[in-house]
Amino acid sequence: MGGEGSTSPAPGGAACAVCGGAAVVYCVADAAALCSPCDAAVHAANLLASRHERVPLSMAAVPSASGAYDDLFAPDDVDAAAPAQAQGLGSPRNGSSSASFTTSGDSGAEGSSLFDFDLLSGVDLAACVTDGVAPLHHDDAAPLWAQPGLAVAWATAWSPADSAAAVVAAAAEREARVQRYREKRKNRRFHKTIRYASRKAYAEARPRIKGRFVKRAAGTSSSSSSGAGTPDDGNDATGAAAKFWLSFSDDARDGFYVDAGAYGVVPSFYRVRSEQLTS
DNA sequence: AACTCACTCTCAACCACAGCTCGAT
DNA sequence: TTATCGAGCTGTGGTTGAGAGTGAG
Repeated sequence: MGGEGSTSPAPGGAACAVCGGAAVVYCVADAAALCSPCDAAVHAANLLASRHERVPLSMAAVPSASGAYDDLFAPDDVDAAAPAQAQGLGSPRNGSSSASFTTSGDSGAEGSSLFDFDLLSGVDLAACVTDGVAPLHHDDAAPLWAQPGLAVAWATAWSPADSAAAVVAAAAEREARVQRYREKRKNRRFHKTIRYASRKAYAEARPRIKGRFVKRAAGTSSSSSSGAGTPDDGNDATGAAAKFWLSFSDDARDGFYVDAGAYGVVPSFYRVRSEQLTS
């Protein structure tokens, strides 16, 4: 969705995707800029279309110009199914009615989480273009940002100058957050890291039954009383408890059988290593 | 188209205990 | 300030079962 920026509203003069006139709003779901009449016409087609989230064009242009939009909707961030939408299932020109447009869906989920378009629901979009930055007033009521349910930060000490600065600062902060996120994702490591080799060695050498660790035998002849080999476990389980394969490498040739009764003794190479360290 | 069944795949939980951490003395 | 002690916590791997996903009928 606008990942290539082809449909991103250009600051100060985007063309309406329908009539080619001066666009005033940007429909996120349609990935298209629209003029006021076309916006009304397209989004009045049905209930679904009417719920499309739209943002004042100049407001959407701020993050777009900063590159934050490109980060939020970068091609590598969208699902495999998204490219069809990202390429624009069609502007209203393609003959399909607005009913064929889908909401942002999967590809827009991430964007929605980062940019809460719900805050703009019910905005008189036609009145949002007066200053090119943000809507000054909603009819004759208090400033939009001061209305209940909107962010407190917006509601306090609002002024056009402050608003513009706040938008720019927010865009920069967002871009920084996205950058940190992408860096962290790039450095993500999925392979397991062993912090304590000794614990690994002990875990590998520890007797198990059905994959679970079992208490080591108190004595060489009491392995069955420790729960490591109940009569119901069958011969294989008892055998596994009585004798288990001890291997310290992936190569089975390096392994050797150890009597479970003797388990608990530090492997010989460990003793040797320990003696080397202490001497 | 909707539903059921069989099969495959993924992943968290389980277990014992050596070794580490940290506060108390 | 340093050393010692003890309680509590952490991390380790193989197996299993639950749940999700998928394709055929």
